[in-house]
Amino acid sequence: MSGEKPRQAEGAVPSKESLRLWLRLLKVQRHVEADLRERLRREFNSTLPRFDVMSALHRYRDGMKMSELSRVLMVSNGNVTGIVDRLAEDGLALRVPVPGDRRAAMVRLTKRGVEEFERQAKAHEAWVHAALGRLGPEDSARMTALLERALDEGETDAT
Amino acid sequence: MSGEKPRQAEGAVPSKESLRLWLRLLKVQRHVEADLRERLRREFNSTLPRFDVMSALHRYRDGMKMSELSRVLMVSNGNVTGIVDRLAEDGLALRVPVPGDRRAAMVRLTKRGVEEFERQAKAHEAWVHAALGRLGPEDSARMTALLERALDEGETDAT
DNA sequence: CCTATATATTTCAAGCTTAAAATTTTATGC
DNA sequence: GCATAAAATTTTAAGCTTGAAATATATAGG
Repeated sequence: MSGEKPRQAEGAVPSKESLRLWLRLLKVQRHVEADLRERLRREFNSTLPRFDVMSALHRYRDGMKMSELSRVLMVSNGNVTGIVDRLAEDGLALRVPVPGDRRAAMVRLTKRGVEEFERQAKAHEAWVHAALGRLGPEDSARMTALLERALDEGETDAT
Repeated sequence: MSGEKPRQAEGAVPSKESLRLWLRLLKVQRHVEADLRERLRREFNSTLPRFDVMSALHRYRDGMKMSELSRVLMVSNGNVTGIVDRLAEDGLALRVPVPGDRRAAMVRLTKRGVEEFERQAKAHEAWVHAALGRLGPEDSARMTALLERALDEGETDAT
């Protein structure tokens, strides 16, 4: 089992350091997310999940399959179904049949969806900056880099 | 140094830098959280919200009022009600009447709750370290510090 | 007292989220 | 061709989450 090895400095158990990091990360994330959620609700009568879906659809302008949407957003399949349903009800998104595969459907933003998203995205960017901007560009870039390093893990992506 | 003013380098709009940071932060957070959620479910047949509540109750061993729990965890009042209900059903938590105020109730972990939480917390810490440990202690501490700086904002806390 | 206001909590309706099961369609092996 | 597996999506049941309304109790002001 244990033996000699990298005997850790007293009081500085590595996993404790990771735990501290995780708790801080979570706190900042919740803080910012709560702020964004409330503003999105009050100013656009919308929600974060809706914004996320619209954001993905705006990036992939030609449309995405439900499964792609699910993968990109890291949420379950069934979840996406409901959100897209509601966006479609509101005339912001649209399901387009895929020729040659009657199982799948391409989801796209409608014209109104694009316009509405761009309006929201502009505000969203400002809100995020208001929430995190105090870090300054250097520290922000530094932290972004650290976060990317933290993520290089199960990244067996082949693109 | 640079030449004139803080005139931003072309293509480097400050709010874009904040946005990049936010998106990376969110990605890491979701990654780790998805991992923790699944393990908690598979190994302890529990959930993250339950773990969070138990964690708070473990820290404040004498019990907390529902409203305190809600504030500490940054979730809504009504939310806490349901989670504590289920913990109570499972014999892990307990509502104790507050003498002198019949509106309020102290929530506490039961003996079983304490034991169960400590078992889970041990695993949880290891999981977090597995997810974030690749950063190493220095970078972890660096990032924790940056996160704390990002949070010093509406912090008018007086402790 | 008694009314008004504040506090602590729960209830409610709507939406989000997941994992698992069910459905429908496509691809593959024989 | 036909059974069987794989893939895309939806449905389902349970739990999480919120903001707002409802309850119940406590605290003041008059």
